[in-house]
Amino acid sequence: MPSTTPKKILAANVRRIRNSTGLSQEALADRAGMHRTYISSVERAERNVSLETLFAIAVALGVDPTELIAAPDDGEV
Amino acid sequence: MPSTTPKKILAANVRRIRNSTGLSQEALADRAGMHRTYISSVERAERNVSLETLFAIAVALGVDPTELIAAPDDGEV
DNA sequence: CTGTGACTTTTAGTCCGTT
DNA sequence: AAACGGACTAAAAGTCACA
Repeated sequence: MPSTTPKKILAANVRRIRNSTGLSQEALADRAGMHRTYISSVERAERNVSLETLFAIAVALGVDPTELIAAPDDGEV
Repeated sequence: MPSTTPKKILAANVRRIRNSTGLSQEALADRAGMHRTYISSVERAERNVSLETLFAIAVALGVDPTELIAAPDDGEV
């Protein structure tokens, strides 16, 4: 059982989804109306983002906000 | 049609779930390690809570964090 | 028990860089 | 393209008195 913190869950989800879309951190930041360094920081699990920011990132990634905080599905057959 | 903001979604979900558990704002605040007035403020959609706070409230309510930001299900059967 | 405005402290989020 | 640091500003956390 991993010491899975909210920040780590978000970080992993953002990075995974962003990579799957082929966007760079810069491009994502731009879409979400944020700074490049901030997205970088979020993906390193250093940031405790606000609700509005969470939704903004979700929109920029084209996913539902709930996907960003969904716990990693360990046993997905 | 709804000008459904993240704050409103959270507010509605917290209040609905809290009421369904029979907890008072005070009791919930206590469980979540927060102040009574803070929960009140969240339920009035005045607060743009952080990720950690979101998770803390979810734990206190005994639900998954994703439930707190799930959009209201309009056409539920 | 809950709403509300005012308030101080802490942190989210920006922007300048270098590696 | 991305990690990382410092300094800064905007906003969230957290509390209180009173309705």
